[in-house]
Amino acid sequence: MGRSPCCDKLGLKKGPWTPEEDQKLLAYIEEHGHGSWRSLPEKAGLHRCGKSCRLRWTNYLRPDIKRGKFNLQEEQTIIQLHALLGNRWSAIATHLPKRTDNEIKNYWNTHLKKRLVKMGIDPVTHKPKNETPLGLSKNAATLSHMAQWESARLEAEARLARESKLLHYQSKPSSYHHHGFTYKTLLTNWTTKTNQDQQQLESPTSTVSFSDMKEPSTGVSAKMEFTGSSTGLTLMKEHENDWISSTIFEATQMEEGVEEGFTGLLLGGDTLGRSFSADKNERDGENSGGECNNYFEDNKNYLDSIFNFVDPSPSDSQPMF
DNA sequence: AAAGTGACCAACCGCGCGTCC
DNA sequence: TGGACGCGCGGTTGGTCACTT
Repeated sequence: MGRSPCCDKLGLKKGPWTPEEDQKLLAYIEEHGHGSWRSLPEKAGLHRCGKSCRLRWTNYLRPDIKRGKFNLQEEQTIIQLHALLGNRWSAIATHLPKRTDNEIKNYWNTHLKKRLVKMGIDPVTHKPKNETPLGLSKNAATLSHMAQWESARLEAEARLARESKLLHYQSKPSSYHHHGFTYKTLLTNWTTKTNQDQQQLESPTSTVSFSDMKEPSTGVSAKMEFTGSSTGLTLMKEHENDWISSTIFEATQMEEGVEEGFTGLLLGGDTLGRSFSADKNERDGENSGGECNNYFEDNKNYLDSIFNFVDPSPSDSQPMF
């Protein structure tokens, strides 16, 4: 399948945009909308390819773009989401209103990545570059990384939960679909605690319980519980009155300081205290599913990634156990 | 003052995916 | 069914500016 040339066409301008070109593009889009990007340049009187116009609009001219320095909150969000999502800039950008993926990517590459490197952390894996810090065994180092990853994930999770208006209870039942399974929530219990909240050290903990999980080909129903903390991640499934536990990872040998919020560490110990919890009575009520229904809808990709982590072979649609 | 260097960031490039015909 | 097309994404490039030598 041949790809049609875009900017290679003769006579099409490349490089920096002039104020006149910006004005033409702005005026056209304000009046007609962008419509088809390919046909836009000719209609707008621009000697540019559609792709160049789209880029200029989405990254620079769009009226809902916030420019200028990133604040601490934005930095923290980027770091947390990068730990969670990797280089998925567009996904990260959806959680930073008015910032473009390009801007976030640039900011990461020029500022945040360097900060990680300075701290001796691999900016790609968020893993300490030295495989065996402080003389820990390789296994312990790996577990330490996992704990850091999970800690960052939990922080992001708490934030996402808040942003997803998790507290806005709704009466409709919640369900989540993944690899042919349907998960319905029975109970949710999201709590994230930081050292700042409490004098004594306490691992962040996050638990979600699912019920009415049904495997479509066999019709087998089961309950499932997914528990995460900074020291481990466990998946439990109830099948024919037996609870099957599956430890995704477990960290028993913790490097000192690992339980500190990962992003707090990165931001020089300025971890923002955050906690989220829902009242248990309300959680256990009939409408308990609704509170995380929004969460599921808003964070489907995130949940997909978790379940892919649990069950990394989507193609064969086999039961998890 | 000129050359060298590094930081920053707008813009480009190539690829993958979804849709249309 | 598969080629053409349109679009979005992530990686990379290159121009500009500030600072240093």
